[in-house]
Amino acid sequence: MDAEKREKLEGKTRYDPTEVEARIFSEWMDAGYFHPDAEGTPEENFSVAIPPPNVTGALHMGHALNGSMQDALVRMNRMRGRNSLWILGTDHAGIATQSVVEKMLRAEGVSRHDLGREEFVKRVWEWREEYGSRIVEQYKRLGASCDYERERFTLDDGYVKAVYRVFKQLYDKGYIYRDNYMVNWDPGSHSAISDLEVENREVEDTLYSIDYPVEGSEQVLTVATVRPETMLADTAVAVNPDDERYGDLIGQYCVLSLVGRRLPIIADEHVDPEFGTGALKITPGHDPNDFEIGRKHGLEEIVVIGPDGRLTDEAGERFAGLTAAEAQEMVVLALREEGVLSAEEPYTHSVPFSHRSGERIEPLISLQWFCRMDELAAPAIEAVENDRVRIAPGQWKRVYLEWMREIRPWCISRQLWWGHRIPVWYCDACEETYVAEDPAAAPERCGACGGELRQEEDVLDTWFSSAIWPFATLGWPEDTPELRAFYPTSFLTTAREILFLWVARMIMTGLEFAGDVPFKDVYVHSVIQARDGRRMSKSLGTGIDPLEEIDVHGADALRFGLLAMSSTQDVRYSDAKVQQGRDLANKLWNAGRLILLNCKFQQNQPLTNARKDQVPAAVGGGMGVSRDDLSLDRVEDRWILSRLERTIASVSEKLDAYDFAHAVQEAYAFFWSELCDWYLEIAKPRLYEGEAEVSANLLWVLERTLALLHPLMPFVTEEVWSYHPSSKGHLAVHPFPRAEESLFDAEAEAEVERGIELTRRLRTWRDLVGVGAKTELAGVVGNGDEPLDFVGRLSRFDIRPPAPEQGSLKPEDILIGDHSRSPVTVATVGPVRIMASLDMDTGQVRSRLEKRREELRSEVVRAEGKLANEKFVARAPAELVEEERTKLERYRAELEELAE
RNA sequence: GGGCGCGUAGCUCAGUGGGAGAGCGCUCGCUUCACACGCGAGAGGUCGCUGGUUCGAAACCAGCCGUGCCCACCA
Repeated sequence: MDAEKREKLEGKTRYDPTEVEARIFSEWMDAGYFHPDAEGTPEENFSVAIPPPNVTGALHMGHALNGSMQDALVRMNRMRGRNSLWILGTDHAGIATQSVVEKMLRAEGVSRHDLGREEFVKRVWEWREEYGSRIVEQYKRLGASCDYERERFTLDDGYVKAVYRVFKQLYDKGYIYRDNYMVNWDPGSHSAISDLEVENREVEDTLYSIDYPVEGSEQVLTVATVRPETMLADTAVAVNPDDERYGDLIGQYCVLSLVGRRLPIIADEHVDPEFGTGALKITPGHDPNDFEIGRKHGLEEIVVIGPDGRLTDEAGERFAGLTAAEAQEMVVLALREEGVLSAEEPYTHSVPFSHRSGERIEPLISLQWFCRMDELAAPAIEAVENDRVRIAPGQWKRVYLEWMREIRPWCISRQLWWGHRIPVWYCDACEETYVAEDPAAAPERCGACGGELRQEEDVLDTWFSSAIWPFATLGWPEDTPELRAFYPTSFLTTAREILFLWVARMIMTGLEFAGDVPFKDVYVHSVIQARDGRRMSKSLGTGIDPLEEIDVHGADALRFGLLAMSSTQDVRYSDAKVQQGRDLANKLWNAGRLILLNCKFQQNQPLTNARKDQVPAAVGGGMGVSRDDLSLDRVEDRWILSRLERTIASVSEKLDAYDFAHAVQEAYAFFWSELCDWYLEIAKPRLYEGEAEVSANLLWVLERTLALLHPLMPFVTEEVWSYHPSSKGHLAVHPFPRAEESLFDAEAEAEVERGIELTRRLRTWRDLVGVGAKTELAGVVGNGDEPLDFVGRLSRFDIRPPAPEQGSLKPEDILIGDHSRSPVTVATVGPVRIMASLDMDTGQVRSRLEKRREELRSEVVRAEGKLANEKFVARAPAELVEEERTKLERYRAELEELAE
């Protein structure tokens, strides 16, 4: 290590992520590690498509968690030498982006209609140029190793081409069609939205009961409704066919007050006789159920509420022009006057709201484009049933399948300007319709009559383009090298709320257009809730900004924290876990300093080069510590090497199984407790003496630990690695460790663990009798019972066998140190007899001994009870019974020793 | 209405048939030559409740209570 580096390492006792992260990230970028060549096959390669964030978006905790998981896997596989691609891009996010720009324009006092479509779309593009890459920059702060050189956007030329192709093919197959149908109309965004963009909220409304007089009789039919204003569009009243109360009325008519329309009384099993009066007013124009019933019975579809949310002329001049809410008031007033309002009661029920604008959905019949899903769904169901696409955790597989089996047509048109304008042209003269399959080949004049063509005004649902993300980003429909090398992708992590909206549709389009499933594994990650358990949401003010967390604690800390939190599907944000990550980064830095500033390996001994063949060409053949350089003479060395290799095996296994939470916790426990708390403390004297063997071992352990942790905490591990003598290139492309099973050593593990346990007990004893660590106490062991030599040092006990010259004496007779005027054993801890010392508080000693005796007595009682149970002895496994007997003997023996 | 989770230490969470764990917080002691974002020690839990299965249950089964989410066309 050169002097400058040494000085840096010596001087900084605290790891400072802000100083390190930007520098390291640009080193990775400059080296081009994240931009793989399009070579090899999808089976050999590793690829992931990022769930494309909205261009309007800012990085939130969901992105940060999702990104931490994807990056961990991409980095691990890249280090394993696989050609790894993390596909990056952004989504044009139709409604969201259009709203943002419209809001901006409104501040200038301009509406989009003032500008006109073309100019407005131009303004959106300008907005996107200026602000659209913000979230991509934020992914860099997280350390995400995406291919930033291949960044895609759903409105890129190539992408638009893919969208046209898909539309055309689905149209030609007859899956895409245009129809007058009931849609979820969002008065906020003035557009239809799909079922999946609707959320139901509990709302308290008033349930009105209205009497409809039956024609030619004194009888009335009472119906209940929360939306009396829609009665203006009623075209029937329905009762259950089996409802005896109304059997004779079926086929008759009642009269709609206010309008005077005759309404047929029809029978439909949808009507629940138990609810209200058992009679249901049917409004096919403004209620999805009524719409279905209306179509079934061939009822007239009257529309009284327009796309602007106001009553239309159809509603009659009393109501035309009013908003729905105003109309409701007027209608109620009028009904009350007529005396037909027989009841009003508060009523809580769930009501659809737009996920986009937050406004209450107005179900409307309108002319929209739809995509029939049954045919597309069938193979996508099969692919998941037979695990060609695996969905984890398992419960989501069933959720997916159930939804897919019930799938309904998808309304794909949106009344917006920002997005993929539907590639359909109409000829008004001869009513021909044209569909373009390529933006470059848009028709100009009608082929039949030569007339002017008019392009469809609507754009496609944003999710229509997201649905083809994994292959459209790789250049489909062209047969590109990227497509050949990276499709299908390897896996996908996603939030559960877009399982249907996005994941299911990708599987369907992948099978239909790209000839294969889009990914082999889907992992549905946790939802991170706010600290208090509420949802993280901007409107509630419960969001926590990942970038602020990165500013304060560093990206590695946030990544560690999020992964550690993610053990279950719903999890509260835990500052403590992020701090744990920050502390871990600091500890890595400092353990690195201890090892790297003190090891003498290089000076003393030439390195072998056995590892050279594992090092990818990009790194250059590195000289490093190899397996052959390790020293296995000492049991503590065999112990830490064994523990390291087992940790490597277990952590990699967990990462491969997407069990990030347990992977990070296990890596943490190994590094902090076993390596730092024990091994480094045990090894320090040898390290300070400059012993070559321990230096080689430590360099090996450090290298492999850093590499193992790199996918989880890329920055700090890369930084520490840069000081490692074996470091010839970046850790980002260093071989990921594979467990070296020849180093597993169960015996060494057991022996050292016994030593650790004994050390702990001695320390506890010392603490409890009030002797500080500065005072060395004396312990005597019988010949052959000597514990491992670190036990005495780390517990500050002078442990020795009875001196030979005092062979005839009992241990009690040995004089120890200056502190002992009273050479007697005061306690036995394992094999160690602790000698009395004046530093000991005799009262404490006595109470400590009594406490121990108490523990032992209760253990003896427990074990005796168990062994007295004949059924236990007879039916429990023999080794368990034997173990219980051994314990009992041990407890009894110790109790004997401690007897007063 | 249907489905899926969750309920373990003060807090956030591990633990899925054989003596209750981690991190944080708390108490005590340490400026021990990597780290006070540190080191050592400790206190703290009838594992939601009630039954059942078992020699043995935090774990498996049933019911209940509490809590969160998803899906669903009862006005």
